[in-house]
Amino acid sequence: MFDPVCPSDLTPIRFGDKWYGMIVRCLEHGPRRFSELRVPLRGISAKVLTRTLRALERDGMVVRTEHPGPVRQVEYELTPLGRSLLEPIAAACAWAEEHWEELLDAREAAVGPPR
Amino acid sequence: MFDPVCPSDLTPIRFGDKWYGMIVRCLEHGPRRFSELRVPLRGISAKVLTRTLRALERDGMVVRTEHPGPVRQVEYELTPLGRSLLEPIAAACAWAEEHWEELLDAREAAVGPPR
DNA sequence: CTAACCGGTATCCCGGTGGTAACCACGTCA
DNA sequence: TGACGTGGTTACCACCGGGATACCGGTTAG
Repeated sequence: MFDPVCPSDLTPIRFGDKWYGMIVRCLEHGPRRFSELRVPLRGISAKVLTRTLRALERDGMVVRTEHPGPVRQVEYELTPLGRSLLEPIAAACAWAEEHWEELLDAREAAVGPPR
Repeated sequence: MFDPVCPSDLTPIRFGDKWYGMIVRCLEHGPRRFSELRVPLRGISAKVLTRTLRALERDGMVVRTEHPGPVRQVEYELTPLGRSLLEPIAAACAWAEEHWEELLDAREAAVGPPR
């Protein structure tokens, strides 16, 4: 259990870095361009976005398509594998929607009172 | 979307640090003692385990009970809130069991070939 | 000509995460 | 009188994730 060489080590519950899962969500409804991704992902830097997209590509989650033409246009799209990630992500989002207030309450209660 | 002050920022898909979710899983089947947790969590250091348990406590996921008696005994147990985390964690684990080989294949294919 | 947009890359720097090791109080056992 | 187990704490350190900033080649708009 939780052996370093065990798949379960991949799961509870971090997929990739801070933005990995968010980018997958942003691609849920079809391909997006580089600069289109920067809008919903407020505050992400170009460097980190590039790095994370490369990681998603390497992991087979996303395909990168450079459309030929006078003006540069690059699109990122989910693969079936990437699309399959939407399911656990949705579960995590559902949890957060339902419970994050409890969590914040607990945190708030934890800082104030004595101990 | 993905506003820093938005709950969705909490979710896709990182809960806490590297061990946060794993510890929750370890507590799934009832309370566990400090040293009992170190067994399944191969390689976790006492420092990190302590720190993560404190975080879980602060977040209302876990309660810490120090049982009085001659020999020191401390137990950690999931709260209902902590127990609710099992659901998205299970979804993530199910995903990993089903797809991690695809992911590893993609990674392997990504390192070798030209680019 | 100049400015702006696209899709990045390069560099610096800071803080957090996580590992190692030493140490600790307390109690038990040989 | 030690050695050992339990449940930690502390100091030190390396790595890396991520933010800020500057820059880049190519293209297009004013």
